[in-house]
Amino acid sequence: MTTTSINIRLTHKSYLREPESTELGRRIISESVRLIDELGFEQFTFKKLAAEIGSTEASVYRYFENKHKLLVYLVSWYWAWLDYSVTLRVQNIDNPRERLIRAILAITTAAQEDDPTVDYIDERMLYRIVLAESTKVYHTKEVDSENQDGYFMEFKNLCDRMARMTLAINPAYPYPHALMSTVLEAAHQQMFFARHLPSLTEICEAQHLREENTTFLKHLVFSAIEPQEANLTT
Amino acid sequence: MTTTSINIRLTHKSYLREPESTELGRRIISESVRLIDELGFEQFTFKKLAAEIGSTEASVYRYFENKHKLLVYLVSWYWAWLDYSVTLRVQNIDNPRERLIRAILAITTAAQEDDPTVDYIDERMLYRIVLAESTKVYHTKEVDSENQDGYFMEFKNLCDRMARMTLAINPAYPYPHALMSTVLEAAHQQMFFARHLPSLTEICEAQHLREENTTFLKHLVFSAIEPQEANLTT
DNA sequence: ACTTTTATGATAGCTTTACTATTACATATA
DNA sequence: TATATGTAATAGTAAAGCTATCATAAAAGT
Repeated sequence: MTTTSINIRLTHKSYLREPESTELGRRIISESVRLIDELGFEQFTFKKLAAEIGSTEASVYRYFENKHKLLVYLVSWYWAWLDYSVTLRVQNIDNPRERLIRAILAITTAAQEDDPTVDYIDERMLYRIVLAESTKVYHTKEVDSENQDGYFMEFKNLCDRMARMTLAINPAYPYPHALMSTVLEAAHQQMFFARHLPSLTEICEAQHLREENTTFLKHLVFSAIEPQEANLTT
Repeated sequence: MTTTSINIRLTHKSYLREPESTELGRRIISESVRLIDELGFEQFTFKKLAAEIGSTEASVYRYFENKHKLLVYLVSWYWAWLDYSVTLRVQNIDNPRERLIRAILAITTAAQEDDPTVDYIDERMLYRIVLAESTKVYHTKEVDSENQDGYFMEFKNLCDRMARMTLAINPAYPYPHALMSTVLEAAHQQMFFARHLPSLTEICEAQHLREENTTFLKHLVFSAIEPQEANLTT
């Protein structure tokens, strides 16, 4: 049996002990994804998590200092994984417009693929967590010191990769990073709005949810960076 | 002495007792704005607030069920106030492009004006709270029931007002609400990124922060809705 | 003027969350 | 065999997040 073992590596240490390296660590990750998706981050506690995996609160604390750092780990893992997915989908493609189109498609659909990258992480559940909880990782009073510790590198890397793709199309566009941080956040927001606050968007749960989101974002990006030839069917 | 008494009215009841109607209620509002700005929402508690205003925890609980509902109140007040500011700035303007330009300018600069709309709310502090904490009001497990209770009406109203302005320019644009919810969120995100995660944006604290943000957003909006004639100096 | 309602304050208490210190146990190594 | 070393279980503590009760003062109704 040949399984391609892909290892998503994080550049920072939001954990105390590496969770991938032990059985308990992996169960902490997979069960916390399940529990946060089920309860929401506010109702999620290490006590409930420990009960779920048949371990103790103290043991969980050996892997993560607190639940905020666990969320940082999960969200960072997602961005690193998405960055990897984007890289895969654009490799061997030379046309800069085609590259950017594929990258946007990766962002809106990567989490819907059937076979998981690592067996103990359910990417669809993690995607739902990112939709609902990811902005909480940087909306804290500790944002500056956590930024210094490299906690947001994975998101910045992806943003920068996308920004460089836009510059390959139009080197004169003055706001590539601003555009791409906006698009990355909007890709998630619109999905969340479609589900919970539908009057904030035309993207609709009932019909072609992800396709509509992709079309909206592609149009937004391409009309911003190449105003002359933008159209809705690119 | 003639003071124009403007009353920002909320359409929902996130409070138990109306805070504007009593001295203690107004002190709860003004001091919670100060404290949340100082400590961040996570570190903010009703006990600390009560100590600050020389009252008791139990008294604060008579006005708001919990700190989350207080945040809903503050953020809703901000959106209602911004909606009002936008309305003021576009009144008597007939040209649809000029109207949208003024609306975007209102969103990026309204909180910087010197004279406050109501004397017990510091709009600049409240603006900083909205930058850092506003998405927490809807990123909860209770989002659907709170939506039913009308907790997000103020944001939806503003989003819809802006969407109608875009339709006045281009009735064929298919995503007016999606575009405007994206822009409203981006206007705040970019300011937050400029301060805390500067590698995610070209908008820079050092120089013409708000002007750059306005330019970025205007270009984004106008190139999306009128692709042919978009340019960076509109 | 007198009663009743309403608003606030003071005190106490309760449950849960978030986290830590200590000890026990198992395994690996010298 | 002795001794590190990693891992888990027990038992706590402090603070957060509420609630209940009673006293008192001001406001409102009759």
